[in-house]
Amino acid sequence: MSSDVSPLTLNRISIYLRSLRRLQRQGIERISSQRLAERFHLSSAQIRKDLAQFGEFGIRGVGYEVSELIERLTALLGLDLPRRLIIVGAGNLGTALARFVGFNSGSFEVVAVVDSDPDKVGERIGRLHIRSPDRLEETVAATHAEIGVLTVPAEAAQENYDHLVACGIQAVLNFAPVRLELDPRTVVKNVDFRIHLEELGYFLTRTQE
Amino acid sequence: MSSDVSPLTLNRISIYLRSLRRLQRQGIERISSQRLAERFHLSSAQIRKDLAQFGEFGIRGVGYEVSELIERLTALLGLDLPRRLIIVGAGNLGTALARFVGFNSGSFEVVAVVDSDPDKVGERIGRLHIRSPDRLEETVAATHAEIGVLTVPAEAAQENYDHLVACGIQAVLNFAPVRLELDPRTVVKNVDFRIHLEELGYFLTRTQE
DNA sequence: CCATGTGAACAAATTCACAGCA
DNA sequence: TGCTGTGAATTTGTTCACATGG
Repeated sequence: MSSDVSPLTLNRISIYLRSLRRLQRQGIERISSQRLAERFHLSSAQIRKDLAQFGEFGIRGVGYEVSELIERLTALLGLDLPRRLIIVGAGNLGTALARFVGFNSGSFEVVAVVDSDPDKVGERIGRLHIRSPDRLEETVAATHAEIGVLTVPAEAAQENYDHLVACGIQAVLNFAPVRLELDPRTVVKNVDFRIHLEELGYFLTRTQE
Repeated sequence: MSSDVSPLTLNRISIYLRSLRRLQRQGIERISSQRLAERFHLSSAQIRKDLAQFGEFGIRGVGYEVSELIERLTALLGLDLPRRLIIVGAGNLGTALARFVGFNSGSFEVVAVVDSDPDKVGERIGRLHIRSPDRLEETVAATHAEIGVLTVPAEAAQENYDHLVACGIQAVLNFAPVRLELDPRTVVKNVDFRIHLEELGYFLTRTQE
C-alpha cells in the first residue's frame, strides 16, 4: 500500500494518539485541530494535513470524535495487534529495557532476552531467562518475536543485526552507536544517546562562551 | 555566535566524528568526502556542505586530514570540555543509564543521581549515592552538573524539568514521553522509545497484510 | 456558521554540477 | 588532475488561506 509516509508524520501521529488518550481520560469526546494544537503545543494545520493523508477522520464545522480518532490511529500504527520484542544484549541497558514499563505496556511486550556471555545465560530478568544466541531462530519462532532490540556493543551490532534478519526479524530498534548496513527487507530505527548528548554539548559551548 | 545550525546537521557532525575516529584507529590519515561517504553510507555532497558551514577544513584535490578534522569537530561540539550529567529518577532506566558506558565515556560523566522516593535515597549505584531532590540546587552546584537527564514518569516530568531549570541546568535529555513546556533559556532533546516502537509497528502492519 | 480538508505559497533540506584552487 | 566548496535546481516539509460541506 501507500507505505511512503514520512517518518516525521509518523512520529507526530504517535504524539497525537498519546494526546488524544489523555483527553479521553479527561472525558473529552470531541476536539478541533485548533484546540488540540493549543492544548499540546502543536500546529493545527499540520494536524489536519497529517490526518488527511489517511482518510477523512473529522466532521466539518465540528472537529474530531476523540474515541473514533483514537481507534483509527491505533489501527493505523498496528497497535491493535500485539508486538513482541526480543532484546539482544543483556548489559545495563538491555536489562533495564527488559523491565521498562514503556517496553511492556499497551501492545508491546518483551518476550525474550539473549546474550552471548555464557555466564549470563540462564540468569533471570523478571520472569524471563537469558538465552544463548545459538538457538536464536528457535527462540524467535517459539516466542513469535517481531521486533529486535539491539543493545550490544558497537562492534557486535552488525553481526547481531544480520543474525536477527536471518531469523526472520523485520523490525529493529538499534541502540548501538553504529550505522548498520541494512537489509532492504527490514526497517531500523536508531536510538543514539551519544548524538543527543553531543548536541546538548554544542549548545552549551555556544551559550557559555 | 552563529547558533542557528540545524539539529540535523549537528547529528551528522556527530556521526562524521565517530566515523573519523574509526578511520584514525585504522591508521588512515587522509580521506576524501567521496570515500568517507562510501565507507559509512553517507552522502559526499552533504559531508562537504555540512563541514563548509564551519570553515574550510579540506584541501582541494586531496581531501581532509583525519586528525585535524577530528580536532576541529571535537572543539565544535565542545567535547574537549568535560560535561557532567545529573540523572533525575532512579528507576530501571535511570539506574541503567547511570552505569551505562555511553554516559560515562569521552567527556561525559554521570556525577549525581536523584530520586524523590525516600526509600531509594542513600542507596548506591556504582560509586554514586542516590540523593534527595530537596537539595537539588546544592547538588548541582557541588557537582558542577550541566546536563540533566530526566528519567521520571510522564506525570512528574514537567515539575522535575522546572526544578532543574530553577537550579541553573540549561540542557536536558528527556526520556519521559511528554512534550515539555520549555523555558527558552534551555535546550531539550527528547528520547522517546515508544514513538520508535510505534513507527516500527506501522511498518510491520504494512508488510504483513 | 465553523472547522475540515486542500491547493497554493513558502521554507528547509538535500542533491546536483561545476568553478576554482592545491 | 582531482578534490573541495558552493551557487543553482530539486525535493521534501510546513504554513497559509479559503472553498467545501456537515
